[in-house]
Amino acid sequence: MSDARGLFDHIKHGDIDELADAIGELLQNPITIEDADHRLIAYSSHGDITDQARWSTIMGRRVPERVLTRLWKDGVFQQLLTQADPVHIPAKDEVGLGKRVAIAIRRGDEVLGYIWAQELNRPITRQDDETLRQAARAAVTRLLQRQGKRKAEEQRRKEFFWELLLGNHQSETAILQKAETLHLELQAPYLVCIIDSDKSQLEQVLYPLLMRDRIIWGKDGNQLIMLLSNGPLQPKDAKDKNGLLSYAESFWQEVSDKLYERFPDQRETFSFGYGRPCQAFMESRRSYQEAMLVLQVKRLFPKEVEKINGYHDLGIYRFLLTLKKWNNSESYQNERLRTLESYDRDNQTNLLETLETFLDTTGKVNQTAQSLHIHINTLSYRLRRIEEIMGISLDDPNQRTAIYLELKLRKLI
Amino acid sequence: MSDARGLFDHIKHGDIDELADAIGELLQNPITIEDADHRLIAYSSHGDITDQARWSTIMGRRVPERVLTRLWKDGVFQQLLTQADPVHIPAKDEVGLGKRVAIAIRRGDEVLGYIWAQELNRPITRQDDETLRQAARAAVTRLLQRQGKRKAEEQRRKEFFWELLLGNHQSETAILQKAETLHLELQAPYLVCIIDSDKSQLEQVLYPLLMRDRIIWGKDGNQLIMLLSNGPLQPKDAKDKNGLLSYAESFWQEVSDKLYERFPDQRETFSFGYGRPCQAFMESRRSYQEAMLVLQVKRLFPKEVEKINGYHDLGIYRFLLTLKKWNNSESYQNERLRTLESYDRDNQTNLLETLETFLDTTGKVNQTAQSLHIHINTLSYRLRRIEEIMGISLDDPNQRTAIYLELKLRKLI
DNA sequence: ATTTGATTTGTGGATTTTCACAAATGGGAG
DNA sequence: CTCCCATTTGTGAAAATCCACAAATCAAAT
Repeated sequence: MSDARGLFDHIKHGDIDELADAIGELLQNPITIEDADHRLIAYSSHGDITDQARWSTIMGRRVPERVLTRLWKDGVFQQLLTQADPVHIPAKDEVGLGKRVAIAIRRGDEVLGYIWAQELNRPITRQDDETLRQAARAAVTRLLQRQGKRKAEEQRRKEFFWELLLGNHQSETAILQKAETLHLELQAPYLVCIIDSDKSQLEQVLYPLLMRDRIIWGKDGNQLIMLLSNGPLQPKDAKDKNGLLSYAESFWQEVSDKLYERFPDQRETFSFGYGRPCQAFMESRRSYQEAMLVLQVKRLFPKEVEKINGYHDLGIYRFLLTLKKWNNSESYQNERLRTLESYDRDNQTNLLETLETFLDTTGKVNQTAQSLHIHINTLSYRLRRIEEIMGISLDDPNQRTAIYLELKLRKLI
Repeated sequence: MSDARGLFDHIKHGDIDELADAIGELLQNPITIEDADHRLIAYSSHGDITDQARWSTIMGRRVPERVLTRLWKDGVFQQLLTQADPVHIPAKDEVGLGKRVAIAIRRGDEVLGYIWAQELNRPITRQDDETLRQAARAAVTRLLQRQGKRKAEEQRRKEFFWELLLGNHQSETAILQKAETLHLELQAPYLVCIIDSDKSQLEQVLYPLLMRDRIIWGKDGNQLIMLLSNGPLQPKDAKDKNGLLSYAESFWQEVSDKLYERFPDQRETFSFGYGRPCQAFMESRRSYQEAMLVLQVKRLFPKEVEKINGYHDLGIYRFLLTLKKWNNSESYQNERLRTLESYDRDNQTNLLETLETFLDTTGKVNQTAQSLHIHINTLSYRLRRIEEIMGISLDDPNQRTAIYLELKLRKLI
């Protein structure tokens, strides 16, 4: 096969689309070239009938998510990433993928992209492997160029993303303009959400999800930060915002499932939080900080906010830290709770725990008694004692609310 | 009576006690000299049997409060303040006051003090009036001297008082030393309380109360500010603090009664607030600011904190202003309450009011229904709707508490 | 050892809450 | 006008709460 040397030399200076056409002609089959992120770069244009997967890829300028997921699951990418030779892939009808052959375009250890050859007109055999190897080699320079441009743009995007989150922007129109030049599609309403974990490189696991339309993301240490959008706002009514909130929840559901699949033993080491929805892009700072607060609260009150991901759902935990700081600055301590606590200490009783349980069930004596494993009359006696010792009435909503808050505040150091 | 001129000239340079003795000898009766604040200055020392009022005055170095109150009520002081002649006062046995004659010591319009002559050994007649007039004249210079000293000290006390409240003090011992030099008896535990009104000169009405032992007071505009103490701390247990709190309440009760007596139609124009008890005198700043906060909250939530005077009793209102500020700085609004509000607007319903009433009764459906004049099932239906529309469960103590707080927060502009 | 006082548990009955279901009301859209 | 839908009121039964009173338990003090 020494005559194969220089097979694609004649298009050395041509467009990468010409390369695709040239390979297609040699193999007599439809060709697709993608970059490392599975974005479409070029495709042969013979108008052949093609399969669903290729069609979607060309139309969406990107390989569909379910196809990617499937190929990862089947280990195809693992092969492509580790070997220099073409990989022959059987048809996967469920995802609309016909039989094909793929090869990674690589320089050294780095994978720059892929060439896909669908087996439509004739089978692709071992004899064609060398053709594909040469094609991959011929694509390298062009992908490198492209990657250079992409990397620069990626860098600028990254900077823009952090400007958005840290709120260094001057005006809304300035943001929109800049986004345009960076080919970023900003869509309102949106919100900022964060996935927090002790794993680095988490984005690799979640790649298919992150690559979705309408997600703009970045990372900071072990945190993945995302701008999530539901699609453009229908000017119907405010329900769209709720839609966005439930979209965030279902997104976390998907992420969570994927993570559980990958790390079956440690679902609890991942944490998710998101801020309130925004209309304008100058608000992203707020939403980001809200998401951060959610994560902070989750670290401080793991049990209490276990099922809460959204800032809007934090309830009292939204401002508990603020309150704590203020109390500290005023060196305030609730005298009554202290009294009750020292009573407990002196008399080996559990009145404080009783009180908290009572308040945690919004005053349902039945539930409280059950949860404490005591007789209901014991509870009623204790509640009477608590009222006596603290000198308050548990029927007073003001005192009751205050006590509830201060009980929770006590858990902060 | 021209020979009476110079009656007391021989003791011109003597002690004021000599003057009292000289008058006593002339009138053959016990004499007492007081300053304008009814503090004892001098008394004749013949060891005569005397009445309860004089005995208490000498022992306490000050006229007892109930005697003062009675004399004000009977118009005796009004006479003394307006006329230069002696006033003959019948016995008032209920307050232990025997029959006596009094004259004001005055320079121009200003009253510097009083001379009291009890009618014990012989009646005091109109013939003695000139003696008393001369005695009063003879006392002027001595009282002026005394007043001069007192005024200077009063000024320094005033400064010290505000240093205490504004917290400019370096150390606890420095405070105690300074208090000592100013003849101020600081006693712990104590607290700072404030009477607020739209009346100026309120201290005149409350003079007897303010002149009590253990009250150190000052004024700022229409506010009377007081350091209140229960007496020295018995090192028994923490109950002393509660004692101080209830002392503050009973003090307000007395003040309130007195004010109601004087201004029967406008009890509501007076307001009272006090901070938490202090042990150290460096804490007075805190207690003062707490008292101020109570008054501020009372202006903002007149109904809600109507019966609350103590900072420790404020409940959620203790930090509601802080929260409001924080919410504003975060430009936060509870989306759910807004949703409910706009539902009310669109459908002419009262769900927001229903919700608030429900929370104001700590979730007692009976009371809520009664207070809203609706059927209990109507209430239960509304509550279900509220949960649907807001997307929360009223059984969740976290959400419930948060909503309660934010409902109250809404009332701040 | 006895007493005292605080705490827990038990019993029973009046009252309140909860829930399901049905009927009446009343306003707005077709 | 009727129909539809949200709201209000009514009825009844099961469950939960509240209250008063009594008995049992237990630890600390005398």
